[in-house]
Amino acid sequence: MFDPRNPTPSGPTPTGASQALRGQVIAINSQSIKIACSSCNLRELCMPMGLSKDELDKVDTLVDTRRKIKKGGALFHNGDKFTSLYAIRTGFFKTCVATEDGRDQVTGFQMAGEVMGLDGIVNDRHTCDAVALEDAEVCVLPFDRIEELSHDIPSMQRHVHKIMSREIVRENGVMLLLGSMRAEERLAAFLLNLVQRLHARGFSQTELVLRMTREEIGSYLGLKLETVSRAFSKFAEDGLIEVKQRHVHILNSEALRDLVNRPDCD
Amino acid sequence: MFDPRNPTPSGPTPTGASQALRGQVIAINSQSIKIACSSCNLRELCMPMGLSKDELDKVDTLVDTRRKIKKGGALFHNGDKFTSLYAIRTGFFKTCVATEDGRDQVTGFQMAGEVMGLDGIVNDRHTCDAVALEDAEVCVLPFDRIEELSHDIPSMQRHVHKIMSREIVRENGVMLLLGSMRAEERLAAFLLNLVQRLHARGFSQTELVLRMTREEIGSYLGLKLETVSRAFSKFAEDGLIEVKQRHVHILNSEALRDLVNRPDCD
DNA sequence: CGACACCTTGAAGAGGTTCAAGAAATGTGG
DNA sequence: CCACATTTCTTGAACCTCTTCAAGGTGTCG
Repeated sequence: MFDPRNPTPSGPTPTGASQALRGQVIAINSQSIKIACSSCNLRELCMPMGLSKDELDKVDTLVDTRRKIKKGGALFHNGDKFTSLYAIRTGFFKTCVATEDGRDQVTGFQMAGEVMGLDGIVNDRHTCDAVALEDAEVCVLPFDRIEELSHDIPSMQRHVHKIMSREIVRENGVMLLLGSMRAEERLAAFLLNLVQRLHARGFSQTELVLRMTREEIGSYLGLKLETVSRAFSKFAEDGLIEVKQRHVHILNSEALRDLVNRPDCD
Repeated sequence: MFDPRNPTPSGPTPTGASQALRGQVIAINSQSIKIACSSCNLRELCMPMGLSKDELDKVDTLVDTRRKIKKGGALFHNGDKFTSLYAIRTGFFKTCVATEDGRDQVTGFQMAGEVMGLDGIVNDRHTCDAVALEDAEVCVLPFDRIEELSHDIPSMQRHVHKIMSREIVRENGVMLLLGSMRAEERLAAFLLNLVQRLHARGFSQTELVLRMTREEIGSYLGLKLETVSRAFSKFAEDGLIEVKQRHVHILNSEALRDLVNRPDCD
């Protein structure tokens, strides 16, 4: 009933817009060969579009290293010197910030094609931890190289601005969620967001495998793990989803959407 | 006891680092003359530092218009076409996002020297409203001009990146607040943040005048206005602050800090 | 001066947390 | 491959914080 391999490309049926992503999957995953950005299957997510041949060649010099992170390992920690941004090739991350007294807050979950490390630019130090929730690989993008390329390629400059702006807008959305939604609305919004992003990467619109614990979901949503668990059970009871541990099958995404937008009606 | 004019430059005694800001105040406020960025008293907040004479001249071409916004008026709305960033010269703003069903969430309060509009870059449309909480004036920074200048002046490029990164880090902090703090901790953190930013602009470390309603504070902090009011009363009762409507006098900022960092102790 | 917006405070109620126990999955070492 | 330890998840019951509803007070502006 559930496919446990998501979000590897062998997961639920790729659909729609991202058919193009499928072709090269096997070649890329089979080895840790150097893949040029220009031929990377994630380039639509990381890179600006409509580059000339010349510009593509320049962009291909951007990534000179990859880094593999084991499940549970950190890509960077709060306080680490900032040198690079990181584009996720495979795997799944969380980012979290902490108070002095030890409480911490998951600020986001990142998947393939997304960029991490933007927090480090302002003070040359990272202000959050980035932790792999499954074995992962990232492209290391030295930030001074990014700035050089931004200088040479206008669409690259624009692209960098857009990535940062997108993160600001995303965080605005999380603030809205944390500041004004009930527990079940939050979870519904979270599931819809996850499945939408997975769908954009060629996965099912209705099935997903969570890579994080209830506690991590709770931290992200400003709830306790028990509350998250109860909300899952409630959704299942109401026939909106099927849940079995981390495997979620969305049966009625329309109802989930209604929950987010019209909280009063039950 | 309270000085109601804060945060105009005639408010509580300017101190410390920002003595330099005082000199030109009168000349600038007296008229709506064109002031070059290079001689603006807020340049340390908006502009990169260490520019050459040549670069300063270029930067001075960036701002070709100013805009005055009346109290209650909007600088831009959700859905508006994005063209420019805005640097606040005088006044005080809030930014807010809304759900489809009409609930809204204040995502930030902005004061002189801070930049608004970054949300619009990613989709060429603004995704929030920016509303003046008092009569205000902003410098209009056309974004294509910013990108040109970023191309010509490396430290400008870096500066733009830092401003966006700072906003991302700020929002991370708000997520931490919304996701893991109690009502009183949130209000304490809010007050400390406000007073710290005002202090950086030459105002008192202990006195401030709120420009927003309890409801707006509540929206920002994910609380109802009654809860905010009660928390103010509690602080006053405990001798941490004096409150009279929007005038706040901080009596024991150490205790406020402790509240934020060690929530259990009362 | 009167209308309106804003703020305070009380009392009742709801939603989420906390504490606790047990079940289900996962990982480890023999 | 199985037994055992550990982590993760679920569920119940009591509790607590914040919200909701309501009323009255204070300040502001035309």
